[in-house]
Amino acid sequence: MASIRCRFAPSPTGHLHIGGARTALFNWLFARHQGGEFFLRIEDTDPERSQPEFTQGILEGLSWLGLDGDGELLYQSQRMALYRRYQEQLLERGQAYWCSCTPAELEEMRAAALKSGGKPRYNGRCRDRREHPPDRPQVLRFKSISQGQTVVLDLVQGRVVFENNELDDLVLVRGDGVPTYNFCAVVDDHEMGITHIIRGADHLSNTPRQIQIYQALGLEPPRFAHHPLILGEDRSKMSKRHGATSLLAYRDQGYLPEAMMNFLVRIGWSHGDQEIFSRDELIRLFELKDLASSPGVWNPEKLLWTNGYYIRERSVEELARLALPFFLAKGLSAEPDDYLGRVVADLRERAKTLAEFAERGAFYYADEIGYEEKAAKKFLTPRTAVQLEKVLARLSSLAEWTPASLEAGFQEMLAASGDKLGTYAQPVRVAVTGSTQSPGLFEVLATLGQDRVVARLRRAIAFARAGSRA
RNA sequence: GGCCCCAUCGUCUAGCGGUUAGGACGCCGGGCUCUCAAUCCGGAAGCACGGGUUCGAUUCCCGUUGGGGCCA
Repeated sequence: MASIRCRFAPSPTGHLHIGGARTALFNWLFARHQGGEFFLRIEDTDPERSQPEFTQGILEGLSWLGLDGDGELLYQSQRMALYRRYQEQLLERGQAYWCSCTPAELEEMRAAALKSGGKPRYNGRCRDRREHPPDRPQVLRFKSISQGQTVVLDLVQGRVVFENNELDDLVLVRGDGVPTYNFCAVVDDHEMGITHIIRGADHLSNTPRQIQIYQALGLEPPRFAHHPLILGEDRSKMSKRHGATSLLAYRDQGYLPEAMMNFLVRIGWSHGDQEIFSRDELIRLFELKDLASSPGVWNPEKLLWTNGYYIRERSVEELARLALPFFLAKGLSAEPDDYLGRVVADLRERAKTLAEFAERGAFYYADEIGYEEKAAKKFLTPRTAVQLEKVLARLSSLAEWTPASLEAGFQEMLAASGDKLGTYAQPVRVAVTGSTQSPGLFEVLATLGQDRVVARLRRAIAFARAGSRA
């Protein structure tokens, strides 16, 4: 059996969105699993809507996910001569014809068809026309088969039957000479030797037309697999209305590529009860037969959970490197040093995105922390000022500054007074972080270092006392 | 509107004629605990409806309803 070849063919008319990324992922996984090849093709035949920066963004997104392509990147805009050759071939075989009907005439046709209870479709008027008005632009139409049925044997959807009389003579080449999607795709997929076309179910209705074009050219159509779409929370097709749909927007929000890959693949694909898959595991396990046939809804909470899982899987060093830009973006003066490493270690099992490291960790870098209003009101009071004094006294003289020695210092202090840790922990936490929620107190103190802690305790004590006068 | 696809907890899904309908996210309760997490334990939550086929349907077939896609 010949080697499997598949492709991802985005058009650079917008960012790479998560649905497209998932299509690319399925193709890539299928190719890698089968030991086949995966190609990229940029469908940029529409010069008005295609923009090079979108191509860049798409490639950036694919490479962020780690979906490496084989062979060279193809641009449809550079293959016009090829389409013209096939166009001639269809013309010679009598499978296509020029049509000079005007938009007004087409509209009339539709209206008439509708009025007589028929379908609003092209009526084939130019099929046998010899003389074309010379001043009119002409489009090339496909002479579609009107009898019988076209059957798609889909690897996901099963056997799907289309009545040929439902299909009218579609335009292959527009008036300006630009070939249309269905035509280019067929030519390219054949020229590229594509064996399997894995794409969204939104293309299923195009498939019978494409199959007819293959047949008209005397070509064997490839195998098709139409996977279900991703829906927004309102169960309609994902669009900008549903929040971030751009893959790179998720990267920029601090999602990890391995989390994104794991999450994307689990919409519409499963392997028993398993939820977590490494990249290698996916390559080993991915099969088209395990694709679902029903659409899936985008579930941001599960993505967040998945990301948190993979954050906990990463080393502190990697996380520090990945999170640094997010600290800088918040204007925090983080640097790639040991301090950042300790900060990240403190936050690792709490942060669900890289951005959260900077959000939850801002207090590590603040020159002067702000106190949350409720927290200060409850824990920075004249009463707790007394406790903070005791802590300050104990910690000021602490010789060793590690989580363990800090805890020992506290325990000593508690043993002397008979108090419980709980009575000190929150006031101290608010004093040094500004919040009632933070990583473990001893870790926070150890990371901040003695100088910062002493300074913050002093300031908090002053603040707490001032509160009594207010 | 026409054609096509789809239908198991709120969501992602397992199931491929006989199961106490399983897992995951989220939610609720509890353990751990200096807070928040992480983690562990427990809980609520589902086969859209109606006909068939069958000894037996979540599972197979048909229809209805609902959702989605494509075309216009």
